[in-house]
Amino acid sequence: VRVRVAVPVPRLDALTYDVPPVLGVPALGARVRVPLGGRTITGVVCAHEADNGDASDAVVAGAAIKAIREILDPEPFIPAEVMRVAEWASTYYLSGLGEVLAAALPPAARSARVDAHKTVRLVEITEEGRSYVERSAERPRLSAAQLRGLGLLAVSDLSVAHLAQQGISGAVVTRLVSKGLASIRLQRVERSPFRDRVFAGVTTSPRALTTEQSSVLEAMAAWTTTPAFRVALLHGVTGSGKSELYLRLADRVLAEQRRVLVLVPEIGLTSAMAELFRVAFGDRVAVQHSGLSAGERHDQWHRIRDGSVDVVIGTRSAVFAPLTDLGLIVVDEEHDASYKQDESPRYHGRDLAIVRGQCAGALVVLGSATPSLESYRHATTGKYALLTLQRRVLDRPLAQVEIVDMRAEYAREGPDVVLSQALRNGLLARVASGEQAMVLLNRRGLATTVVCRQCTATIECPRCSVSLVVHGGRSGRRLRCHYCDWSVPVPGACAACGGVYLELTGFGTERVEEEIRALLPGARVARVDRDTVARKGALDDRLRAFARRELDVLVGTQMIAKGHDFPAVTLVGVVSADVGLGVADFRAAERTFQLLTQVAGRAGRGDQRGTAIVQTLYPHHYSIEFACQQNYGAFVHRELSFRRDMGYPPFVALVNIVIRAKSEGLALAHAADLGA
DNA sequence: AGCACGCCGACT
DNA sequence: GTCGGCGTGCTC
Repeated sequence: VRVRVAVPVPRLDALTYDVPPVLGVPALGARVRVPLGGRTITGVVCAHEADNGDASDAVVAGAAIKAIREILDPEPFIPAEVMRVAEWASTYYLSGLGEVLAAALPPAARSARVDAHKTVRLVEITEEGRSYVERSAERPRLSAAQLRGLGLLAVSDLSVAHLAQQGISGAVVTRLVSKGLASIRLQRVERSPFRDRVFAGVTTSPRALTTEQSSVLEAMAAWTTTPAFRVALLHGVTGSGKSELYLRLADRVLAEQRRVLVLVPEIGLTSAMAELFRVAFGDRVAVQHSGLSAGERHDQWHRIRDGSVDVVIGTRSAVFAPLTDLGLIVVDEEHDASYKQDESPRYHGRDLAIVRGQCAGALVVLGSATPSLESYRHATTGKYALLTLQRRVLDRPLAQVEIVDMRAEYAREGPDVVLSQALRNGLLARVASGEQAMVLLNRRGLATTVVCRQCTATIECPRCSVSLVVHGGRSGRRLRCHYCDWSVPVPGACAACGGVYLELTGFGTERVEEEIRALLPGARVARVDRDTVARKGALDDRLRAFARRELDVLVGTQMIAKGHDFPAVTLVGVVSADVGLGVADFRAAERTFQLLTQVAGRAGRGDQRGTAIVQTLYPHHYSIEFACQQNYGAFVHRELSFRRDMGYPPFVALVNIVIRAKSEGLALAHAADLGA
């Protein structure tokens, strides 16, 4: 038998291997150990090849076909459905199948064989073999060892290892198999205990659904009663209770004996979502994301695969979770850019969720307060169903939003002002009355650039050609590249002209934190950005402390904008709403709109109405204006016409081609070749 | 990605 | 005269 094996090697297609009969036939989706070059690696069987000579010769030109060393799984390790999704991703995103599978598998499963379950090769006698034993006249063609082996097998099935102990070598077994007298079956040593599928129901519902929620729930539930593929875009304003709907819908799906997959954009959001589902469904909920240790992930994977899990919650890689009988896939915050993996395999979690839903015949629910233009367009052209939640739970009002024109602020207070008068007053008032505030600035550091006053040169990263950002720190101020993380102490003089007057311009979160501490002495202020939460768990610690009201003001980048409900927050300040509008990306306006809508939604989730103060240099930019009005419809209308005029998605598909080479000239040459 | 083969500097 | 630098290229 010959099989095609996907190996975790970039740019390598599936390879062809022989399977020695003594190993049995590996299932599609089973992991196998195969020789490659000088080493032995773990691959996944992705196809069986017909054994008739001509067909297979075409596949392997020249190379000698080697044999599989070992079969690690008696049954498919990767379910057939996941294999199909991986194959689709491999074709669509132009990466090797093995590479996609490597990204899909729990880390422990791809490196060595740190596997909880061991396999035995069980040899059993075939009917033909039994007739040989019974009708002794036809025996002469077998050797003494073969006869003895067949005799043993006639009594009971035996493992290859056991036969070896009895003096029947692997070679003898191979002969028996090739003569059709015996066959080999793979069996897991530790049988998973029989588990009947008890599907727990949602426990006491905390609050009745609104009529709007109910009708949306019933519409979606109707699509899950029979297995059928469908995509629904759930557009619900912030605070409209989307999570509650996911939960109830999941309950319906589980009642139909089908399973549920929930994707969230970031690791930090899995625990909150998982908690919600655990309360309802207990330990039949598993999480999958790259933040788990290899062991945890491995265990969860096996729990999912053997059917003891009904709900999986995780980040984009969880789209490959080995669930069977999927009835529902939820993609929460479907617009979020974190769903796109920006290293190979460059897949989009949301798009693969749809492919998976198609393979599984499941309902795919894309949820967002600010749907991506791609999804929205599909919903309005009828490709997806569109469901809308316009009202917030308990009819809580949306935050009152105040736009501060920073040009006027600079004119009045000078060019160094970071916090506008309105924001300063707001912060003072909240802290005085014991309420909480969040301040967002999507830029890290103390100052964004260093400029020489004498020659106006700026200091750039020697490798990346981007401005270095000033950061504070115990050992003094340093310049750091936000691209490659390279850093140097702030120099005393300009490298270009020797001038000693170096000016720090622009500001980031560190500076905002300083300003707030100065404004509110005695207030408990914490900063959350990539610099302060580098340590594992630091983000969670801070968010938790803030939720417990052990902090008054939280300053941070967009990390603080996502997820998490802080009912005591009544003020959200956005320091430079236009950061991000300046970047050369056709999605810049969309991203700005999404971020602002999201932060405005953070204010006033409790009983008190919230206020958002948005500082900007472009108070009339449509993404800022419409976000402040929480007017998604108007934004989309405007943005779609821009996209149409410019020939951008969702009206066209774009492919980003990156050419990398040792030298600029070489890269240019390659680019020219490609263009021709 | 590994790992080998392969052609030019600092050591016994 | 060898050990070893990592530059190119292949892996069923």
